[in-house]
Amino acid sequence: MNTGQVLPASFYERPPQAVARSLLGAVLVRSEGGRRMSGLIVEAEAYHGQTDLACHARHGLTTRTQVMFGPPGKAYVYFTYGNHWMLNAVCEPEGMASAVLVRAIRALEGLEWIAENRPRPPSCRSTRPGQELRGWTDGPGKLCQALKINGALNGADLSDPAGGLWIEKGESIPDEQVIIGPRVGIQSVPEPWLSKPWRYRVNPGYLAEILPEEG
DNA sequence: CAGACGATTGCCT
DNA sequence: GGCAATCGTCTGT
Repeated sequence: MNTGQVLPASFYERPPQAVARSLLGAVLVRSEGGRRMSGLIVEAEAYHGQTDLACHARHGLTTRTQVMFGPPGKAYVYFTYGNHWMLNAVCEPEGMASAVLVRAIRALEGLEWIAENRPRPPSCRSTRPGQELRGWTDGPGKLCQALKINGALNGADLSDPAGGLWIEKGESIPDEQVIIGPRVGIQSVPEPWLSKPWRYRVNPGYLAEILPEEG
């Protein structure tokens, strides 16, 4: 199995904001039965500990959040809205609960396998450069469906390919191509947490430049 | 144990 | 842009 440079657990042993920024351009990889599929991480959000009222850890250690309180570099996968799985990377040393939600990827390898898991929507038929894959894996629930990520992978070691889910070093995204803003989908959370600029994404125009077009 | 709500998505007007 | 789907998690009784 050809693997690039797998990001070590120490990569995640930092504040989630730094990890979220650094994960832009990295490659999320999934393997199963000898097959491999992957995508470039283009959007991520930081959730920072028990004081962050948008973070699941705000209620302390519970059955659901125990992985978040564990060592860094593990996958925190949870189920929500009755339909969707969400993938997070646990950050900071053991005992501190923080994580980075992977919100969107740009499919790279194993496009056929990904399509088996999640058919490409009509919006993918766009002929505009950089828009060919729009709507396919551009959401936290969508990318989990696309890469077959579910509760069975909760707690998986993202620094060990043996677990079937890991992250490799990828493109380096310059600061001027990173769009920073408030997190989404947390509208009932009070200030100042509601407005914390902890959402990071790659400028779509820049993405179209660095990745070969796909038709 | 009942009730509220959610780190979303897809379909409808 | 609005809104229903759908069920696990958490809170309060």
